[in-house]
Amino acid sequence: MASISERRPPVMADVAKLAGVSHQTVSRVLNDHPNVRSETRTRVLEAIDRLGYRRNMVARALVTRHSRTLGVVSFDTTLYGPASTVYGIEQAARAAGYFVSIVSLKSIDKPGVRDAINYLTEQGVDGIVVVAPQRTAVRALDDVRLDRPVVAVEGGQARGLSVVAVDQVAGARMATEHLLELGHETVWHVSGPLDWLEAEGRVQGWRQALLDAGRAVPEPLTGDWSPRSGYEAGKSLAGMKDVTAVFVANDQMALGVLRAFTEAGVRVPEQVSLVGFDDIPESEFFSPPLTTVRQDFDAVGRSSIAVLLRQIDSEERAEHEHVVVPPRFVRRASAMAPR
Amino acid sequence: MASISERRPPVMADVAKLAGVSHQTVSRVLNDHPNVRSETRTRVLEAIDRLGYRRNMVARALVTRHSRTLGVVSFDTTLYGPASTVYGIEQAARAAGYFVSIVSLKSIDKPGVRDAINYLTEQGVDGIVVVAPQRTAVRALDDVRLDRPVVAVEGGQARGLSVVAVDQVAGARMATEHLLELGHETVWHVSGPLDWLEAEGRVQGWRQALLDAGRAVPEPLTGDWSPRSGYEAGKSLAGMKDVTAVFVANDQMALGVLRAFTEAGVRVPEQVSLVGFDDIPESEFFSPPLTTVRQDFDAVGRSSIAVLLRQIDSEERAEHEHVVVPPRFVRRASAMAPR
DNA sequence: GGCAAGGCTGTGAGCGCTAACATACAGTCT
DNA sequence: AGACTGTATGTTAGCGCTCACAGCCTTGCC
Repeated sequence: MASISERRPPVMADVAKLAGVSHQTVSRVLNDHPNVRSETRTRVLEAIDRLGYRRNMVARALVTRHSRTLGVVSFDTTLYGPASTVYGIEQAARAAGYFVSIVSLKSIDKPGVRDAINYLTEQGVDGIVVVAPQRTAVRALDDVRLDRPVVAVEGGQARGLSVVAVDQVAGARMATEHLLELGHETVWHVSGPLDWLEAEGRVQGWRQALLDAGRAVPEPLTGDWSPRSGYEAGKSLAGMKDVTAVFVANDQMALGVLRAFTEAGVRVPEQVSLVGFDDIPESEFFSPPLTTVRQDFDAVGRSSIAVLLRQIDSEERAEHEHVVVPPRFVRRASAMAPR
Repeated sequence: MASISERRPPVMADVAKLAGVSHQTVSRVLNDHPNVRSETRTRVLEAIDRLGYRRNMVARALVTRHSRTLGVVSFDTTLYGPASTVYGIEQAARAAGYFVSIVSLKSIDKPGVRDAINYLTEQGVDGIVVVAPQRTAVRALDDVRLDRPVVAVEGGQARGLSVVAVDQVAGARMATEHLLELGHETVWHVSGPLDWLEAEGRVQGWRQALLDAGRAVPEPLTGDWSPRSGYEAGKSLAGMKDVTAVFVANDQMALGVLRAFTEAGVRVPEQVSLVGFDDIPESEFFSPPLTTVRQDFDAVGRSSIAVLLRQIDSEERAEHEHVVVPPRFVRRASAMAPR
């Protein structure tokens, strides 16, 4: 009666005994090995079902040396961008039969990134995606020993690593050029925190578009992505008389700017045109609906997993890949020709 | 020279040899066992450092039978609520020395939930948090064999499971009563999808507040949490003459309602007062800033991990706990007394 | 009839770690 | 001095699985 009080979950040997085969045959059934008689197979399957057997993936991982789990290191997954990216990564990974272990850092500093990667490595993940939007995060990767494939998302050129990123420069260009084409003399800019590569890319695209058109380049204002920081920037902007067009580095800040303008009695788009970045679900319902630049986070997630898996599957360190995901301009009602 | 071409990562035995001790002593050092001479300890530590040794947690998990990893099953982590909850869970878990493996479902159906839990179980997680905001998700838990501790977040009463949830009813009450106190005759409601427990709770709180005050209970409109669905509801509402106050079940829909009102020339709050739910970062910068009910997702995350760990640590199935997190009313400018 | 070829199944070893026990040596007590 | 404590170490046996190989049976072919 010992076996009854034993509440230990069944193992392969238990299934084998019940089915009257060896544990190895059970293993073969589980792994879809071809050389198993179909009668044997059903017998084993029945035994598995009867016992409620579940394979111990930990033991399996120990011998196969891979866990079919991918690690993700990210930063503040409360923000729309990171959250969407991580979601895209997770979906793509699962579609490929992988699971995802996530470490979401509060702030991106070297020790944080190092610890996260070390932890994931210890856990035996087969590869790691680092969502590294900040310069610091990229540099942190230099100091970490990377035993296994790593791809950086939004990471910029990092020490010969594979990188998947949205073309921020092109997106900012689109936004700025749209405003210029509408007839604005120049375009002001509210940027994100400058240690973010995305912020930098957008500043760069904005500046280039202005320079290419031979326009004056106003001093950009700097925010921190939050609506509040956009609001502060908007208050400054509202006080200036020659501002007719503003490109804001993300939609949340654009909302803040919008609010500040509304409070100051500046009408958008009649007096000032506004273009954002990201296309968050809310943007379409701002007043006025926000013209913006959409980032395809799904595509970013899919690409990063594709690159990572390619790297995992090729024994020898594969070529480092560089995937650029194009942004898409979304025209709505917050930008129009100046009066 | 074989050892040079051997690119196999070092194992405990390698460290042991280099330090001139047994692998067991290395293990003791790694596990902070007290009975190790400090001289020996430093020798081992040095060897670890020199070899770049990293403990294989998979092997460790195989023998200790726990992985220090927690599973999280969630639904569309792109939404602010789930994203924030998962973030809170992840932070709390890591603070407790646990890591988090996430499965983010596209849609919550029984097979999805079952597979997710089975997968996580196979992976050897020590416990699972299910963010189960939908009725379906809760019922799915009934059909799944649960070998290990599970806590449901936002889950309602589920088959003697531990549950952590924000008090939706109380929150909706606050919102409705505020509107009533301002002098509105009654309050209309735009609800979330009714198979969501949160939506149901908010309907219930709203209705109770109305009933308690002896007011008419208008037929609620139903949305799907998205700004667009709020916009549609808002268009209907804008066409009705006796609407002076609306409680919208989340802030995103409230934005849609706001947009519809603006388009229809209905002024908020002068003609119609609006109260939302969630307090997303954007709400403060809507025009007008949105009066809403704040959910403390951090607290939800912390509580669920606390409950889960308590369950894991107590050998015998512990009492099922029921934690209720109170919401907080946030008064801003979208609600005022009727003219 | 003999023998190779192939399908199906079983046996043994070992992945890298920890738990339990065994051992060695110090110091303490009677 | 001998027995006894306690500390510091080593030895052995698995955890549950897969891999490599060995074995047996069938089948086909000369």
